Amino acid sequence: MRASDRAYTELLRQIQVGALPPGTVLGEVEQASRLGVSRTPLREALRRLASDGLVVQQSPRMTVVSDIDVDDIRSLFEVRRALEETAARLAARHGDPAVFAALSADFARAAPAEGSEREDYYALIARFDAAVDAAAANDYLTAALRTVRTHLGRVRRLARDNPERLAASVAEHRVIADAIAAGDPELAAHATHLHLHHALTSVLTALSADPAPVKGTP
Amino acid sequence: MRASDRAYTELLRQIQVGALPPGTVLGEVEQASRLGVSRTPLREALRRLASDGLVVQQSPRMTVVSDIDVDDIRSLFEVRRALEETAARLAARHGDPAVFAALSADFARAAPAEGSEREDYYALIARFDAAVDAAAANDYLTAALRTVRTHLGRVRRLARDNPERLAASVAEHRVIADAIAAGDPELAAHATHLHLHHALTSVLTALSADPAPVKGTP
DNA sequence: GGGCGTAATTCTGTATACAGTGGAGGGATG
DNA sequence: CATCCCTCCACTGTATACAGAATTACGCCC
Repeated sequence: MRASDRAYTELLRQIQVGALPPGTVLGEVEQASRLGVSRTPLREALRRLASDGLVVQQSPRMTVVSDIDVDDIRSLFEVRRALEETAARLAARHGDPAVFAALSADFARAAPAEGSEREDYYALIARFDAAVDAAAANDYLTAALRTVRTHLGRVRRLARDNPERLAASVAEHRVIADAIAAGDPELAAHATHLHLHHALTSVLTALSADPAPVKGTP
Repeated sequence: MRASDRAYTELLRQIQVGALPPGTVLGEVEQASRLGVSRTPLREALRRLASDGLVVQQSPRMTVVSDIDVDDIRSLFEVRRALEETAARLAARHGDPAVFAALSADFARAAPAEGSEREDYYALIARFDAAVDAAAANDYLTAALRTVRTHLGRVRRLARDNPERLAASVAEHRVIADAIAAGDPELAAHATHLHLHHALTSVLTALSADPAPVKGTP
């Protein structure tokens, strides 16, 4: 694996996990020595992160981890809705019903109430997303959704889903999978709309319950 | 201006114009010497182009200008429709009516039948897009649309609009601007849908009329 | 004559050296 | 004591040197 890829993956992970909170200044020499790579591959990693929107160049000498607030989350979900509804429509039109029927069965079996099965459930969602992308067969759409999902990783950490929300999410995904399997584009799109609406509501209530995570206050 | 920015801008322009047709192999040393920069900034430019999807790394030693065929154009317009309809809805909700009323008046004055006014008209469209982006006030949406529009530059070159299409495009844009000025989100979204449908149809007919531009046949 | 193996060349990936610029800190002056 | 200017330091941007890998060409053997 290339050093630039390692630096990108590691920085991405640390930003998503919160080890590098918003506002953190990412100096090239500092991060390069910290990650054990040279400045050249680290610069490439920083440019990729900037292209994703995870870091911003405030001045030519200050690249910082980008902030993400409640308004950003709303904006992100607006784009997400536009793209995922389109993906659901395309998947319903072109997808293989058997694949999504099987996914629906997997969702039916999923019971993410247990803590250990939470990761399994997120993996199942990732499989579902991959199946939708494959069925939509639109590289531009997949690329745009990849960026959105990258940011979503940060949101998921900010607002940890509670068990009730996870159970509801299972049911919502199952409805979407069934709609795609049935080849009903509008049903799939509207089920996606509902799912994202509930997901956003859950995130916003979780964030308003918790005090907003502050970064540098002593 | 940084050398990496110059390299990126120049390569982007040459790809969009067609000076670097799809399939062209972009060797680092060759392009670096050709553009008069070193390999380091050129590598950054190449990575940005790859992030945009304009070049692909077929193998670690072959980065080529990505191909774009009729199916790609259809896919691109699917994503474009999803994003621009959303942008139109948001602009109708949050935008300043005066701004879009003024733009509507500008479209009313525009008469791109003359060859010299073609560039002026494209500039007016760019202004309109910028106004929609500003009114939508959604950075994620703007970023996603930026990528789409980058690819659209190539399509526009492949299928040169004829005067009738340009005149129709003026009228369509004016309808969208009026809908946004009136604060009617659904009308703005549907007008955008119609506009993109006609634009895609025009592109596809133009491409089926012209034989598909072949690259390496002697 | 064809196929396989080896060697050489070339290209990428990485590290480091160098230059320029911006900022911060300290000293001097009003 | 505050403010302004000058100097120095640090950090980015760029170029180049070096190592490793892959591809290609050439030669030998079958």
